[in-house]
Parts: sequence; C-alpha cells; structure tokens
Amino acid sequence: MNTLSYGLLGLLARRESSGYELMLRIQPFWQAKHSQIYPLLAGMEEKHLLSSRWVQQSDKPDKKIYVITELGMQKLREWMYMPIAPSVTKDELSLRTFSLWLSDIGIAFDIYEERRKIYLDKKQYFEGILQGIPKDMCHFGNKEFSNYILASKGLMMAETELKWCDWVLDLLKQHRMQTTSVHKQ
Amino acid sequence: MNTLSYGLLGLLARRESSGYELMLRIQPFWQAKHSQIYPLLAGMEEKHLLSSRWVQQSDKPDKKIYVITELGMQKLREWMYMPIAPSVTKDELSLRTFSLWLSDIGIAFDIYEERRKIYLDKKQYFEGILQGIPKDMCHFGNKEFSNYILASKGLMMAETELKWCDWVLDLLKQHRMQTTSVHKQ
DNA sequence: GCAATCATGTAAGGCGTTACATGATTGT
DNA sequence: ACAATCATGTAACGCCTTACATGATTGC
Repeated sequence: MNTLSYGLLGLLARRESSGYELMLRIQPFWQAKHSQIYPLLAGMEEKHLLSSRWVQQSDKPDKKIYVITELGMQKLREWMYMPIAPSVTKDELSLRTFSLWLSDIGIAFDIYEERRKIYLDKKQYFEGILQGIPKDMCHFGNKEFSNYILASKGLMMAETELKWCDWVLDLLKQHRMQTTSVHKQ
Repeated sequence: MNTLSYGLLGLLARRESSGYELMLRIQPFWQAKHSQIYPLLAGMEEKHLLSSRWVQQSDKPDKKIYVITELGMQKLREWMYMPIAPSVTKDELSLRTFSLWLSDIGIAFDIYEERRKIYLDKKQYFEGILQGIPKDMCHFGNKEFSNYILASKGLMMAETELKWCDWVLDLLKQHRMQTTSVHKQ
C-alpha cells in the first residue's frame, strides 16, 4: 500500500465518495489524476479495504460510491503510527529561476506576474474553504479540526508565496528604473 | 527533454559540476536521486548538450566533470520562453492530518513536533545560504540574483511552516488543558 | 457550435525509487 | 568497529502522466 492509497482511505473514513469526487478532494494536498485513482480504488476493493455500489443519477452519469470497510479502518489506524515521509516539491519555477540571467527582464516580469495570479487564486481558494468551516467545531478529536488546520496552512503558504512574488516583482521594477535613469544621464 | 534535464542544464550553465555535485545542488528545489541523474547526464552528453572529462583526485574518488556545450546553451535559452508547469507537492503529513481524529492527542503531538524540527533545520539551512551571498551582487542580470531570491523564498516558506507548526501545537496544548480541567471538576 | 463538467475506465510509456555493486577516506 | 561522505553506475520495479475511449448535460 502506497501513501496515496492511505490518503484515499483517510478521505473515505470521513465520508463515502465516488472516485471522481476523491480525485477532487485530494487535489489540494496530493496531485493525482483520475487514471491513477480508479485502478487504485479497484485494487483496494479487491483487498477488502473498500466496498462499492453503483448510484444512478438522472442529470449526470451514474457513479460508483466507495465505502471503507472495518479492515480498511484497521489499516488506516495502523498507518497513523508509521513514520511520515518528508514532503516532496517539484516546482519548475525554481529551476527556471536559476537561468533567469540568460533572458531579458521582460521575460522575468511575465514569469513572476503569471505565478502571482496562481498564488492569488490559491489564497482565495483557501479563504473560501476557511469561511465554510464553523469555528466552534475546530478542536482536536473533531473531523473539522483537520480541515481547519490544513486550510489554514494552505492560506498561510499562499500568502507567503504571494508576498515573495510581490517582493521579486519590486526588485525587478527597481532594477528597470535604475537602468533607465542611467540611459538618461 | 524533461524539466529535470533543463534544471541540470541551468546549473551547468552557471558552472561546471560533477553528477554528484549536481545532485546536491538541485536537492533543495527538485528532489532527485543520483540513480536518476547519472543516466540523464549520459543521455544529454549523447545529444551533444554536454561534454565531460575525468578529473583525478588523490583523497577522494575520481570524478566526471560535465560542461555545457553551445548547443546546450541554445536549448536552455529556448526553454526560458516555454510555459511553466504548476508546482507539484506531495506531503504525507497533509494526508496524515486528515485522519488525525482517529488517533489520540499524544500521537498528534509527536507528529507535529517531529515536523517542527524539520522546518527549523530548513529555516537554518536557508539562513546559512543567505549569509553567504554578497548583497551588492543581488540585482537582475547577475547569477547571484537567482540564488538570492530562491534562498529568500526557501527561508520565507520555512518560517511560515514553522509558524504553522507552532500554532497547531498551541491548539493541541489548549485542548489538553481544557480536557484535563474537565477531569478535575 | 464549442468547451467545460461530470463520470468511469484502460494502455503505453516516461519518471522516480530502491536495491545492488564497488571502494577510499574521515570522523565518532 | 561503524557510519558518513565522496563518487559513479546499473537493474528492477513502482508511481504517475498522457492519450485513448465513451457519452450526457450545461453554459458561452
């Protein structure tokens, strides 16, 4: 069983979901495509960690709802005592930043302004999540506590990323002003 | 050519390196093992993006130094105009946090205190990097500028992660105090 | 009309990890 | 003694992405 499987088990322990819905729920914390999740869920059902039923829908396509079994809950509880792998990040922007000195300042502006928008969207996404969480439910032992602290982390990180982007854009603006004033002299 | 290859090309454009050194240099921004990097570099040499020479060392094992070619520089410059993929993060702690309500508060303390140490190390690592960068070199067009803004981001992110961890640990402490006082009443 | 969302699935191939293999030097 | 660091490489396997396949509904 890999980490993603345990993550899906954890989401299903909170409430039953379709594969499609699980894919959307896990996105903000672990980017996985439907083509990875569907076979994984099928495998977990074969191992009796999950059970499923088809639900007919009139306006939308039929969906397969997965429910966690007692064996699944057992495996999930065991997972909580296992060592946690360090976080892995792969951000092309960091690698691109290494080679910034090769291109002109216009490209640099485009790159960080584009990224700024992404961070702003991210910030607003987590602000929306936090607004939907009733604050009196946010204490340890409650399922809402996890949503609360995860959304708070998402918001804090997005705010920092946004701050960094603005700072970089300021440095670029300062440089552009200095070089144009040199031209005028 | 994948993103990691361009990242390695970008590092080699700044200065020549061995495969081992490249593995260490790219770690903070893109986690890749030597077993992935060595065959990649060999492939890039076959495509004439790099050239290599063996350097003998008396105290340490011999090393193969890679140098970027003019063709490699050309490919790297072209890359700077291509769209940038969004950042991908896989953090087991986030998935573990979903299922926090299943385990007792002692486990929760262990988990976030362990992570706190990692964030503190990360913060100190980037502080060290920043201290080694001469501030007068930190403007656009200079190679040091990239190091400066990347290390600044690393530091800002680590500080935020640390702040978040302390905040979570505080919430856990508050909860523990409330529940023990209930027991006393 | 065209794109997006909802919904599930498979197949091929590329990306990445773990393990194997070797071997000297340095620090605990 | 034992672990860590330096240094390069290969092989097997698992993770993950891209593309293929289908099809209804909703909004622009």
